[in-house]
Amino acid sequence: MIDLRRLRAEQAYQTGIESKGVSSDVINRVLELDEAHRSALGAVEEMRSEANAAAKAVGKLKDKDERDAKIAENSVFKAKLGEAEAALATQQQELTELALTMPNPCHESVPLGGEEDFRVENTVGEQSSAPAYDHGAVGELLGVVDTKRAVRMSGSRFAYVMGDAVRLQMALVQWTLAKVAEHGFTPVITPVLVREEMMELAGFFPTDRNQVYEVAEDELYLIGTSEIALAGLHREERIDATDLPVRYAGYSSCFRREAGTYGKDTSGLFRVHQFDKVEMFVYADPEKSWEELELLRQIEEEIVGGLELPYRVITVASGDLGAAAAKKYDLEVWLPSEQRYREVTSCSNYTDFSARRMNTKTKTDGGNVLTHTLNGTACAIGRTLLYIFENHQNPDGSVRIPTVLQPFCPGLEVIEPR
RNA sequence: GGAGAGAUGGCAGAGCGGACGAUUGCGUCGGUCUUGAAAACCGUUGAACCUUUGCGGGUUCCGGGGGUUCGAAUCCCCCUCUCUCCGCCA
Repeated sequence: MIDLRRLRAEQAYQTGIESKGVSSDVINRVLELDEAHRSALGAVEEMRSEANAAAKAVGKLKDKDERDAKIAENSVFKAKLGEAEAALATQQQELTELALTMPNPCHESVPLGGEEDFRVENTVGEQSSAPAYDHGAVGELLGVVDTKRAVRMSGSRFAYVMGDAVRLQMALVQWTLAKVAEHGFTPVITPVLVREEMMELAGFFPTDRNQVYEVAEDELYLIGTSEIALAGLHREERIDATDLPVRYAGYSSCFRREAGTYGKDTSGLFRVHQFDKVEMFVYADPEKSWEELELLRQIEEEIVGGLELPYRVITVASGDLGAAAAKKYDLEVWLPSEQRYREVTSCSNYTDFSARRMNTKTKTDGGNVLTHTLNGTACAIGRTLLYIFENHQNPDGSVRIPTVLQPFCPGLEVIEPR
């Protein structure tokens, strides 16, 4: 939800929304509705004030006739008030509905344009040539990823992860949690089933409803990311400014229907319905959220770089940002089999957009202000596994375990073909 | 799955048609006292929105929605949620 006061007062705020592809006509319509609503609100409040005073007066009248006369008079006025209130409610609803479609304005540093107009921030590591086995084939060769039998069990886009890959996964999780702990993140295991209300408040419903698994009988929904559960953690709360930033690292399984992706990334672990992820979530002082975004990016680079994966960082262009993000970095790892960079993690600053819906505020000396929220992937486990499978693959198909992970899986240095 | 209880300000907990934005306690903040602190005592303390240069003024909010009434925290209806007991269970 955007800030209507800022919309009417700050040109830059409007410009930031237009950069995301909203026409100025729509914005002007919002401003018109807002103007009309506020003036009607003033009128109604004045009438209420009169009605309140009149009702109080009745209580003070002792004389029965006087009392009855006053009551009759009040009921006439009350009918008029009722009409005015109904009109106001309609107007309010129209305004809110349109305002809800407005995206969070993008930050001035975001490049303008669509999907192809990202800005490359930096590139690290070598773009190696295609390996002997792509990530799907190598999983099979090593006997650590079984998608064929998973189909029989659960359908396409599911996988059995087995053997040394499980040890590798656990090592990845442990190392990632240790890494983010260095930066003050508290690990959290979140619920994976949440109420519909949380999906709405977190901004996933109604837009992404078809991407979410529903447990119909209990009206619960499987989360696609622990961001949902972490965003709701301090709902309706007031956090003291001196306690900020509050940093969480959520570890959970994530569930996505991947509707509309038929035929894309069908092999291996790249795009599956269920995967595990460590997700960073920060509640930040509004004054300092941009520093936090840089911290998230730094951590993500430390993690991907620490795993010795070649990557680049891009700033996503305005038109390709979701509704909530004011700015977003994507980390893309070189996928040798496809000879291109593909997304592994990302981080965004939602500024106050999500907090407004969640009603999460910060107590400051100057009163309560909306908290800023940010999120970023620390490690998408499945996807990271496959980048390791390709980038650390030897000519015979065996896969070297990144050095930093070896202390977390003692004795496992290479996964050999079976 | 069965039975019952409840939802009020930061927390606890009164109020059960007009003097209630709400008694009281704790907590908060300020003061007196003290070398300092504690204790004690005195005072202070909800939020959102509209309006105003400011002082201020107004509206709304007692889980949510609807209803009765001139007037609702209080009466009626619906919904949601929470807790307790029994049963089952990693």
